Amino acid sequence: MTKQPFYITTAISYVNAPPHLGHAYEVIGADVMARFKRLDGFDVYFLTGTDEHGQKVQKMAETKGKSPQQFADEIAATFIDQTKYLNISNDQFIRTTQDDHKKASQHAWRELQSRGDIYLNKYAGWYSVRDEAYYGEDELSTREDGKKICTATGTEVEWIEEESYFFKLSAYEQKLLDLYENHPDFIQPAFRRNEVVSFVKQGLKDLSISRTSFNWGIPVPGDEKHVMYVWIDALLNYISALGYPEDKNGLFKKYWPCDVHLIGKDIVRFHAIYWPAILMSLEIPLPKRVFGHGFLLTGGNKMSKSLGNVISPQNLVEKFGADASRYALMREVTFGQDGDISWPLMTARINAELANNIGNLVQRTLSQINKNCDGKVPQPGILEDVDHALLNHAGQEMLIAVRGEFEKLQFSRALEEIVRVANAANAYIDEQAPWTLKKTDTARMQTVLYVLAETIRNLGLILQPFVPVAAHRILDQVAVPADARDFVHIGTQHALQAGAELPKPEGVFPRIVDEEPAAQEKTA
RNA sequence: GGCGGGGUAGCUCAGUGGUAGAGCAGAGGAAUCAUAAUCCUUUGGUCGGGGGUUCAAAUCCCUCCCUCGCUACCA
Repeated sequence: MTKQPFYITTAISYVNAPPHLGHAYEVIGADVMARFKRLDGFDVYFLTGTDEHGQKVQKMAETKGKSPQQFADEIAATFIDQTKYLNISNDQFIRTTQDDHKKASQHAWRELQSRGDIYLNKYAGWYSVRDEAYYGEDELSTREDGKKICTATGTEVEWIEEESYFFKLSAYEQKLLDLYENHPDFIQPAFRRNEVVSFVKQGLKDLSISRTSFNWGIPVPGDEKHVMYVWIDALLNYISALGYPEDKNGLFKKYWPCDVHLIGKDIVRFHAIYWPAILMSLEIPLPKRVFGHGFLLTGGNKMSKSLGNVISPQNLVEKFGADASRYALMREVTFGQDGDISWPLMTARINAELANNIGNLVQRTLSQINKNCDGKVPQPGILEDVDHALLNHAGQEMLIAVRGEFEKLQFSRALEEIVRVANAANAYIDEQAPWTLKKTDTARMQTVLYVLAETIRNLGLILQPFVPVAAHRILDQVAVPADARDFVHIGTQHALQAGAELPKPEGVFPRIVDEEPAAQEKTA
């Protein structure tokens, strides 16, 4: 039986600055999803990468006295590095300065042109030289001296007309509305969909898709004083990475259309309007889903350098390690909504759930097996109702519940289901009190410890997407072979064999102990 | 301004007509296998304000207040 393909992407990160926690959050979310799907029997392709063209990068490079490519190389390296220390399982890391991507983009451009969807015209508007940006009338005000200024930045604006190629976005208005109508799940969460629909209903203007005021970009084929607007170039990464247009390796045929574009809420419009319109023009099937996640906040504020409340991905991993960092971010925030993050909140969550609940469950169970069962998987007797109840909960019940949450990308809910099982197991161990049975009924003690070991095996399996390293250590400790670790092995059909040798147990989720409480208050 | 979300226990949130819920935090107790971890019990809310419909409203209607998002060419 061939596996069903599953293609997931993150947004490609803009290389004007190294990764911040928002980048980490997004790529972790995508990684958790990718790992889950792989373990659940899908043939997964997971893409992330960097977006390297555009005026901002050119400008940043100039201020650093570097060539744009050199600058992009340096920043891209920090994003690639991030995939390592966060333990991200991406299948490819695309960079938009790659040759094949440039060629693919130019090919797409010609295709759009051949369908009559690109035309040359002038882009005109109020431009601030200082801000290097156009502003709409509503963003402007008039100064005492009569000059027009941008209200937000206070800089003077002048009327500028610039030659530009346009994409006939307006032609796709109705098709897009039909898309949202016929595929209500195309944009998620649902409230984002409503925003997009109302935006499109206001009417779409054609999109200016080339620039002449700078040159760090992909040259427009046949008119090289223009470079492609960076978003056109950027969006095309999702297909160029798969080998569009030649598709030499067959990736495009196999994995397109994309199952999930995971992106930030700030770029929903590009992915839910421009991107499908471009694909419609190219006559390429549309992605199945665009999911816009929320932002991480601290104390209700955006993280910013000026507020001094920035938590960097490196800081996070240094303090908690990759596993616990991934857990904290996925658990603490409802995916799709903004969420509050802080050192104390994350520490509390990690200690309460990973260390105290799950970690301690594993430790207390395995150390009893180690001491009282000769270090082997104990031999169960006849199972009682309570035993079946726990095993069912930790088996199919949990898998079905967790899978349901993953379908909705509700990672924090999925973890809630998992923690619930560990909770039930802790209640079970207290109620059954194997340490008492040791003196009164060793056969029953063995049964109880067996049921717990089985529960731990299931927990280890289901935790793999979130905390890959620790989950593997848990599975090692209950001697689960490497080829018995995907989700078909969850449940009683693949239960542990009594008598199997177990290694000496070691803690997998250490408690976070703050040596400097003062450091907490700083960000609390 | 327009459109759309929210406002429920200290915190994060669930709950769309029928006696207010969960997790965490707080309090008390039990246990001692375990990472001083665990388990049980429990305090706590006039469900943003006001008005209305109804036998009955967090839940429906009106109104007001507060808050957040979207309202195109930086990405």
